[in-house]
Amino acid sequence: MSGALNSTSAALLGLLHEGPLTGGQLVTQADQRLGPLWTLTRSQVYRELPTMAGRGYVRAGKPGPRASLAYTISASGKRAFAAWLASPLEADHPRNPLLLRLGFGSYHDKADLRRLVGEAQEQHEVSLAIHKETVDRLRKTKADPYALASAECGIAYEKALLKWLDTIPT
Amino acid sequence: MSGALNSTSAALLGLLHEGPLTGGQLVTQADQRLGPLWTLTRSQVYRELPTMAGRGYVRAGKPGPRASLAYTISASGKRAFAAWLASPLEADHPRNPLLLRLGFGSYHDKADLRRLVGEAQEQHEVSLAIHKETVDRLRKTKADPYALASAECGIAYEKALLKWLDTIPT
DNA sequence: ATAGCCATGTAACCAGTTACATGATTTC
DNA sequence: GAAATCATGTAACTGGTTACATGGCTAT
Repeated sequence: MSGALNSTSAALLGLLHEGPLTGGQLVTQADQRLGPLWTLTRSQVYRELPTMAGRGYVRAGKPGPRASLAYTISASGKRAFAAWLASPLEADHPRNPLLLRLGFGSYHDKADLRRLVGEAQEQHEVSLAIHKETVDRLRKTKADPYALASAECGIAYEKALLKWLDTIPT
Repeated sequence: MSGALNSTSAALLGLLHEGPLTGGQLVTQADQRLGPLWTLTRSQVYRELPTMAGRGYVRAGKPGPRASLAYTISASGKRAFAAWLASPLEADHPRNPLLLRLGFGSYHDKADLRRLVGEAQEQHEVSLAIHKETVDRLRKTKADPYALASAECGIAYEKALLKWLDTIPT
């Protein structure tokens, strides 16, 4: 049974390797550990958990405070996660709203276009700052080198984008 | 009536500014004009068209070859598109499969990790080549400077990513 | 004229988002 | 101990993907 894991399930199983967690805790962990690199909403988490339980990848414990269940990863869950790690990398499909708008650049009037570029600059400056903070924090904590590398990817991406933004003809 | 346009509809209305097109032609045009910057599937197109017709943004002509309809943009469609152009830029949410996997870097064994990075390098080399071709073609055609800028963004992105990939600890 | 192929359109499914209900917890 | 707040979980909806049916075109 069991086709390959989807990314959401894989992320959750990864997080559960360090111990049982409830849905809410998973949301929090995902936000912190995977953060701006891979978003994951509350609803996705709560939808995946029962599904994964059905497949035997996780096992729910006794209900806690507000009907919350702590899920524990099973041996087959660990195997599924390992298989996902070893499976080929999915393609990266950048889908950038700015580029869609820019594709219709000739329909913009100059003022709109400048505003558009300005908005993008602001957005990416903010993201850049966030990634820089993350890198600083991780450097100090001597944390996982891969988390650090991911944050550095964020920086590289934002810097490249900002540099490119300056070249757009207005 | 009419809440704001979603990105798909906006893209289609933009393309229809140059004349009536059928669903199939829209798919082709979107692929070429918006291409790797903003993907758009056949099914999305065919789902949006009747919806937009219902809102009066487009009008269907007489059925052609295989039940195909050519859609024409209406005045209110043009207004909706202009409003979209002037509306604030959506946030960019990069969602990179490589980063998700890398987030669990410590669970990979070294060999898997090298393979992963290698796959990513290949993928991004390919994308880079495609964007370079696009830029060359657009330069020669003296085409729309914004299409050119978009393709250049693709190059900047891919280059930044490749450079970063080289820094990942293996 | 017919067989195979490919473009077109459809439908069912899965992933992601938004908005809501409920019940602990905190604070005054 | 009552009111407000916030975390948790749920449900409905929108957007994106995959897989399929059908009918026109092409080549032999």
